[in-house]
Order: sequence, then C-alpha cells, then structure tokens
Amino acid sequence: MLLKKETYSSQVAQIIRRMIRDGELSQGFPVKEPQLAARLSISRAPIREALQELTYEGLVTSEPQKGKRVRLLTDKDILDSYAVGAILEAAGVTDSLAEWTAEDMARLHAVVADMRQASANATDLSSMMQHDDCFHSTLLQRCNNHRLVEMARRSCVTISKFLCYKKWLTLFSPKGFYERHAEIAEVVYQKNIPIVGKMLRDHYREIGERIIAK
Amino acid sequence: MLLKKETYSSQVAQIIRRMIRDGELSQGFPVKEPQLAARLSISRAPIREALQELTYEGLVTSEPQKGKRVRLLTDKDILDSYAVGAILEAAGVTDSLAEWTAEDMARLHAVVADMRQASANATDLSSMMQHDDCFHSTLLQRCNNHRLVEMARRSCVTISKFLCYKKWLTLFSPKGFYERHAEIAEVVYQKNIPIVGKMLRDHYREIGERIIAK
DNA sequence: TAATTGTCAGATGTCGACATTAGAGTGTTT
DNA sequence: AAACACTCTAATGTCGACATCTGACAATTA
Repeated sequence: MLLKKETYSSQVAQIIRRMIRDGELSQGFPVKEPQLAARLSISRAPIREALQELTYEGLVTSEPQKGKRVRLLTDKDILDSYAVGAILEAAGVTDSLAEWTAEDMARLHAVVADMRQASANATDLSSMMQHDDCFHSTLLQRCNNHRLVEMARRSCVTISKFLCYKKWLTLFSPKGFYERHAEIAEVVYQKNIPIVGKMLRDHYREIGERIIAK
Repeated sequence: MLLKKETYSSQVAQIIRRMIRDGELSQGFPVKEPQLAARLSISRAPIREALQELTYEGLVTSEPQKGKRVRLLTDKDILDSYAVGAILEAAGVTDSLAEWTAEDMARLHAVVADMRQASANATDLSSMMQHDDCFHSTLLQRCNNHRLVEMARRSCVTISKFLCYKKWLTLFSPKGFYERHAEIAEVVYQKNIPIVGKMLRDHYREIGERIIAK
C-alpha cells in the first residue's frame, strides 16, 4: 500500500478551494495570509504556497505588494473560460470518436443511465456534479492527449465547481440537466462528428450564459 | 511614467527561464534552491516562489519532498502540447476570421513582408522568433478571447522558446520558415476558414515532429 | 557476493522575525 | 470644502534558522 504524506501547502489549497466553493470566501474578497495562518495554526509559508497554486489555477488573483483576492469573474471571463473548455473538449472528442469501440459506447450508455436515475431522485444539482464529471470524462475516454483533457476540464471546473458553485447548482432542473446530456450522447452513439462538436460548444455556451443571467 | 519595481520572485523566474533557454539548465536537471540562492545572494524564499511559478508554467516538474527538475519532455509531451496550441489557435482564428477588415489583412501582409525580409539576411532562426511571435499574434488579432490567446501561445512557447529553444533554431532554414508562414497567410487572405484551420494544425504538427526527430 | 542496515551530507518544508509598503484615518492648509 | 501632508496599522516580501526527509555511501550480515 502506498500511503501519501501530504504537504501542508496542498492541504491548505484544498481547504481554500472548499471555502471558495461554499461561499465562505466570495468573489473579490481579499485573502489575507496572517488570518488564514492564525486560523489554521501554521505559519505563513505554506499558506503563501497554496495561494500561489490557486493563483495559477485561476481561483485567486494577485497584485504584487497589494495582496491576493478571490477571483472576481466578469461576464466575459465566464464566457471565455467555457469557450476554451468547449473548444478543447470538442476537439478531443471529435478527434478520437472514430476509434470508439462497442464497449466505449456501452460505457457512455451506462453513465447516462446512472445520470438519469440520479436525476429522478434529486431536488437540485448537487448530486449531479459527479455524474457530470463522469459524463465528460467518458466522452474523452479515447482522447490520449492527457494535457488537453486536463486543460479542458480545468477551464470549466474552475467556474462551475468553485467560483460559481452555488449558482451552478440552480442552473437546471435535474431532469433538464439529464436531458441535455442524453441529447449529446445520442449523437455520439451515431458518431456524427460535426454535430457532436457543435452540440458541445452549445452546451457550454448555454451554461455560461445561464450563470451570467443569475 | 509608471515604473514598476519588480519583486525578487519574478526576476528570479526570468533568470531561470533564460538559463533553461540557453541550456545552462538542461532537461531533467535538478534545480536546487540553496545553490541558486547562493549564486544570486538572496534567500530561498523568492527562489521557491519562482520555481513554483515555473512549475505551473510547465518548465519545471516538482515532486514533493524530492525537489524540482527542469521538465523532461517525452515525445508525446511535445506532440500533445503543440496539438493543444494548434487546436486553440485554429479555433481562435477560424472563429474570428470572418470579422477581419482590409486593415487587418494589411497588417498580416506587413508582418509576412517583414518576415520575408528577415529571412533573406538570417543564417539561423534566432532572429525569426520575434517574427514568428508576431505572425501568430496577428492571426489572433480579432480573437477577443484573451484567455484562449494566452493559453494557445503558452502551450507552444513553453517548448519552442524555452525547453527546446536550441533545437528549434535548427528546425528550418530561414527561407523555409518564411515560406511556411506565407503559405498560411495566403489562405487567410482568402478567408478560407476550413483550410486555415487544417493548415495551422499541420504547421504545428510538423514543428513537433521535427523537434522529436532531432 | 548480494542483500540489509546504519550513517551522514544535503535538500526540502516549515517556522518566526523584520523591513518595507499600501490604505485608512487624522489633521493641516488654502 | 477640497487638496495635501502626516500618522498608524496591518499586510506583504524577504530573511535566516530548524526539523524532517531523501539518497548515497559505508558497514554489517547472511
């Protein structure tokens, strides 16, 4: 068994991510090292490293000598981030869809079925997030460009899973959320490559626009 | 006049980038904080921050408790990075090419003319790098997704301008380098959107493959 | 000889302290 | 009242020190 000893920095990064997701730190809010250090009873060094990590992740903005703040998203930031995510995911899927086997299709089918079942019981989207993750990962199951996959996910997740998590939860009804994904899966089954690309871009554009509208 | 006093960290990052570009630090080489600190006569704190920055930029890899090394690129890393850069640049150009005005076209024409002139005098590609930068920036002049532009450039530049700079210098003759770009410009003038996308992807794929072949 | 254990130098992760800087508040001048 | 100078506080950037960990080499055992 391989046991991991996490460094303080990475644990702190996780904690701050969660604080942002849960709204304990909201957009534009200044993040002060001494406060966090005191609260966690550790020194500023690991806090600084964690904040730097989050800065490069896009959750935090930094102005030298002025401090760091939770990233304040403009409408354009949101649309642009989802556009990048969509472009990458669409390219990853359309470039690899030709290679899908029957098992790959079955896997997607199972994921969609799970999502459908989850949507039946859910009252909001909180339980759907994992299914959403799973759906998009499955779309990219045959994309062997790991860098692309990671960048695509990150570009969207930064917003939907953290900065705008609470808004994201209210974007769709569980049923509507499921239906949108089922619709995409449908054209994937047909290996209709150009339509898959278009639908993915539309999918992410809709999400971006709905977040803005809230 | 706005004069900026740069922080140590960012200066150190620049210095290390240059060391990597010039081969003073080569791929896979361990980067040790105490050595750099002694060499620059500063403490380890700014060095650590710089190295973290470079880690997220993709120039350095980090293993907790084990240290950092100059990133060792596999062939796949190279191909994947250029593929991502190509996908983003192609999407950025093809999505905005319709809006190009006559002035936009003239600007590209001027850039290509400059590049042609530079290629006439050059013996290697070192003087062509700025023209290359300029060419690709001009292609994206009407792309208003700033995030996309930055990610596209970074994905390629990390390799061609730093990790594989010396190899990059020998990939093409100056004339051949110019011709490849002129060829792309030609279809841009015609606003032949699908072909532009295809040529950009081929362009970057060729670069990746040539780097690997060296 | 090969494998295991013990030791040691050097590197990383973390700490507490200090100088400098940014920003708010106060007071002064016009 | 507005503009400017002057505090004062709190946060950042940087420093030097320490504990812990890693990797290599020496010593030990089978």
